[in-house]
Amino acid sequence: MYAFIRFFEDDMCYALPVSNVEDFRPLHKTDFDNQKVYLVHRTEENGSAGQPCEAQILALADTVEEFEDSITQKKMKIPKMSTKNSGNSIENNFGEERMPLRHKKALSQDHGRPLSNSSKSLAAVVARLERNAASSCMEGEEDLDEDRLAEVGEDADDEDDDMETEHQRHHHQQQQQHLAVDTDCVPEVAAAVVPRVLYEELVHSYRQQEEEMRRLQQELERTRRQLVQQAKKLKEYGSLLTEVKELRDFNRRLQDVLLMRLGSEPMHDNGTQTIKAEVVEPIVEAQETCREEANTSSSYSPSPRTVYTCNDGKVHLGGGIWVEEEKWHQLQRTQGDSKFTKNLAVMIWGTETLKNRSVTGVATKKKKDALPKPPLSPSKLKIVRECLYDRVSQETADSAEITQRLSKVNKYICEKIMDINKSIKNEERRESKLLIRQTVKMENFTYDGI
DNA sequence: TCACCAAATGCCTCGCGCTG
DNA sequence: CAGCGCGAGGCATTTGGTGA
Repeated sequence: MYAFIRFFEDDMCYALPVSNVEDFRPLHKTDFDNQKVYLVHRTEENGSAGQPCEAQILALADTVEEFEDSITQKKMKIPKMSTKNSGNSIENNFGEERMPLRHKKALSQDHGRPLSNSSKSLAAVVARLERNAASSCMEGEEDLDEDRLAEVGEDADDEDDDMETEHQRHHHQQQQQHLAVDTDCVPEVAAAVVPRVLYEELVHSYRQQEEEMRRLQQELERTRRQLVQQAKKLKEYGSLLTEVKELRDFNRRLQDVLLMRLGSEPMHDNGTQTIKAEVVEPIVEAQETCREEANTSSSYSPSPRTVYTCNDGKVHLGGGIWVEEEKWHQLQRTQGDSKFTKNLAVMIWGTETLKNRSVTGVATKKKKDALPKPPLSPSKLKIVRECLYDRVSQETADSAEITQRLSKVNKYICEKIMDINKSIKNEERRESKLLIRQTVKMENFTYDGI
């Protein structure tokens, strides 16, 4: 007769001959107390040699195969042991019920011989594995039921995500480790040894892990997108900062210009002192210098003006506007505010831009339903005014005259725009006239030919 | 061809007087 | 005193003409 025994010391289950149990002579299969603590020898080696261990008898049978039948038919129930009997709090779990399958395999190979170390370690591995699997939600007396196994996963799903993730990760890691040990112990029988229930559970866990992986990947992707957006915002913020800095600079300069017009001292140091220095510069001398420079174009170098930065053959007028140095020098030599303003406008915007723009963006009142043309950039207009101011202030210190001359900037630019459009219209007229002439010639030729 | 000027048009702002 | 109407002046735009 064989007894299905669970050892308290390591919570391992074995199918052993009843002769291994001390003072135990059962008459029939129910002749045992599952709440009683028996002393059982783990092996038959050397008879009953070795120290007996405290154990619980779960079942009796004539053959080991009967244990397997009991388990597969879900007949065997494993009672919960009270601490008073064993001194340890022992909870039953699936592992205990599945043990016979392992032992059955091992025993069937050895046919009743003492369990080998490898099969023992295999059993230990599976026991640990299944304890982990069941510990999350299983307690007390439970039948071995595959439906219940499925509930393990479902119950776990109901739990908090983080807890679930952590638990599953831990669980899976342990399972993987145990599997590795399992394979190392009995490499040739590893595949055959893994029970179907365990296999399904592992598959289930694997799928859960895959699900978790997908979730983490999605989260990673989301985080990456957020990072990209943050980077974009940072970039925009940087450009805005630059713009604000420029605007501040413009504002300072404008304030100083206005204050100078009112006859006050400029408040700011940067750039404005230069403007003031230019104001007091002798006009005749400046003109003579220009003339001299024009005559000796090869060695032409304009008097340095700190308000305009020269770099790489270009002159910075402010506000990020750069013009070619040579053109700028030519512009300095032009006579009259009107020409100066118009040429400067062409340098800054170009004729292509100017022909489709108006100074302020106001539609003409002469034509009804006239569509307004887009205005010129106010900041660039301001630069034009400042350039003209620099020029005018070299010629006169009379603030009234300066104001009066500066007030014509819009008018000059407007005129330039009209002149450009006039030229385009004239060109179109000439082309159409030419076309008409050619057509007439062709017609005459045709008639003459006929 | 281009710079410059004059005239015309229509909208907007401001000042002034009137009224309740 | 607030609200309203009216006229003057300014401004932007367009067109047409003139002269270098």
